[in-house]
Amino acid sequence: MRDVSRVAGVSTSTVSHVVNGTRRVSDELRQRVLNAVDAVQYRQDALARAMRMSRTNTIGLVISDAGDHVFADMVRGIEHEAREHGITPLLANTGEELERQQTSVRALLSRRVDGLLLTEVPGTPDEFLDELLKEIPVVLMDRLSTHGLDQVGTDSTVATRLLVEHLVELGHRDIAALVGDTRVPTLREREQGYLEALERAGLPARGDRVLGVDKITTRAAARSVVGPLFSGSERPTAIISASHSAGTAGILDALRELGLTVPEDVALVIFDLFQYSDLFTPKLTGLVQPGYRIGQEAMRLLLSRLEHPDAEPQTIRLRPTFIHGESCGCPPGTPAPSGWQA
Amino acid sequence: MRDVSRVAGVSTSTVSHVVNGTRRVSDELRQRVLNAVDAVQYRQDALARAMRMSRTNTIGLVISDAGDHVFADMVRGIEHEAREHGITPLLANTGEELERQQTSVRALLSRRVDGLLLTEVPGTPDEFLDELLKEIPVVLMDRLSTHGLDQVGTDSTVATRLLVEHLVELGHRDIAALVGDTRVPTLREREQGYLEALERAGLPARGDRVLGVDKITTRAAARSVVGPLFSGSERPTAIISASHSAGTAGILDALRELGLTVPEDVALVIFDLFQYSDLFTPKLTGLVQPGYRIGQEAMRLLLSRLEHPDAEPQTIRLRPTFIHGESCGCPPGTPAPSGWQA
DNA sequence: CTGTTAGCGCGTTCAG
DNA sequence: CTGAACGCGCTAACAG
Repeated sequence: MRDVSRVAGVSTSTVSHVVNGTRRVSDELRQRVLNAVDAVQYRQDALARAMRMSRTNTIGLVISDAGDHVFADMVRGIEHEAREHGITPLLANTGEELERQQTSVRALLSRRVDGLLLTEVPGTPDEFLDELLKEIPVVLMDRLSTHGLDQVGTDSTVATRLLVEHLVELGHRDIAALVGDTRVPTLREREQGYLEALERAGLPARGDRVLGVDKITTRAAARSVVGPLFSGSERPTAIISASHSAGTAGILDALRELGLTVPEDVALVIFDLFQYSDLFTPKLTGLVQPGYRIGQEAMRLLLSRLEHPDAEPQTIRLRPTFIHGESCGCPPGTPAPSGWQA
Repeated sequence: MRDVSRVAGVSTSTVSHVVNGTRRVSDELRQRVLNAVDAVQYRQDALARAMRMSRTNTIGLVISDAGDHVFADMVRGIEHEAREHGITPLLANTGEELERQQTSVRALLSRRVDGLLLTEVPGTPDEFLDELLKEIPVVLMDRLSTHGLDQVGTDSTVATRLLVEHLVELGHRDIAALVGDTRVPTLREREQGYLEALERAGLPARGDRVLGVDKITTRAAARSVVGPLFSGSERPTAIISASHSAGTAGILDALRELGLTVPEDVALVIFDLFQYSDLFTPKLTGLVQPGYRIGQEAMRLLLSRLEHPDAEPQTIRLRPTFIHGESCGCPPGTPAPSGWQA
């Protein structure tokens, strides 16, 4: 910057004002400065600027698993929205570990990010978030809290209910659910949606039909818990995979192992469909989560929070997309059931 | 920091030295300082530190599509390795657009990242990288250059050759290849591997068997180019999907549409297998790319480059993993062919 | 073993 | 409309 000021024969102050357009500068001087900027290949130093402005134009992005397709989509949405506003995301992956979440957040605070986009690790104590909010604006993604704060996620309860009701309409009376780790809010919501659907249909909620109150995070674990349920004589006629894609894989493993075919022997619907699920035989029926839009909206929420620190906190719920395959038992090309228009 | 020094009754210099362990401090003073740090909830300011040290402990991570599963894995590997060294990645997604690459890199330089991990957008002019290297250490990932610089990617040529040779061993004489956008170095290498395999087998290399010298980046595009090739009377008996997962999906679409079954009518092997490809019917045969390790090694390379700026540039080639399904025509459970031991 | 001081590169008063 | 001087929080060099 000093170089620029020397070449242009002005003070650094003028250079600053020209570059940022922050006060009127005579046309002649401005031109001289701009030429000098070009000549010297000058580029603002974001560090010095951040220091002086006490605003870094960075945000912390804390997710639990950058490998999961939903999170990957979220990251894309966030990055896009951030870049349009000159904001750079600093990335931290917790791998679902509390300790890594702790150290990552600490590191990000130390780097003075302007805000935090966070997907909490299951089992995070409430105080963690409370303390955090005192220091810095936070927007929760995917896994939502019951506290009043900015957050955006999938409308899981209703979506799951509609999905199960589709099975009910097809005549199923004994429907199992793989829900996974219910410490994760999203998964708890899905379990609730499942239960609501049964209740509305006047069907009994049998505890042995709900799989995975324990941690089920791997494909093998899902398989080992689904197998026994379907090997008995009185087996469910349908199942909803309400955890994550690994869970779905485990279900398919278990059914294949037992020689049960989908949908003839067991109907299957899936909350978290993965890519190319229409290439399966049979095509899978289920929901695609709005990962990209979750990321986008979360970033927007954070930006407006930065501008209006005292605005009312918002919770945004996004609807997933229904993909009608054949694993539910419907013939190919059947349109989406009612309730999925919006 | 001044607060700490006042509470502890020492100079800021001493505080600094205690916190960083950068020179001997008497036990008593150290204790006083540490207590004060706790009392004041002091946390180092990474910005001021970076300014003074002219080292930010951040790196720029520039990838083309955070949604692709290989890149997502790479990001995981990078983040893990970075965090272990107290380094935070700043994320930029180019979406395969030259302009976004340009502005993203500029922004990262402005933030004074210590180094850059880069996957170049197809069609990037050579000078871009040349200019960049003058300013900052760069490690290329996945898409490698022929210039001598630090880079890590998949050993595509050999891997593709072995894959095609597997088809040859199974008796195929007319093998097609979907290669996609050959401006991408990786894809050009795969094409080369395909051609080498044909040559070694003494088979003719027919131009009409190589699909996608033009840009083929979508599922629909792949399908529309594969269809015609297999609808003629003299159709290939096998095909290798050598572009990306969308290409594979397009191939499957096209074959399905024509009523051709895999592997009876057409054998299929895939360079870039996606998740759960063993749940397909038939199970898909092909390679899983070492995304996580690519990221990890790239980060390591960058770190050692930062320590030894004048060391010899390294190129690291990682072997993909062979997954033996049934889409190649082999019966279930056939072990990997020779050449895949390492 | 410890304290004092200068300056990293900027943006912003304040005085001209 | 312009320029000189200050300080953001920290560390390195030097002085004690």
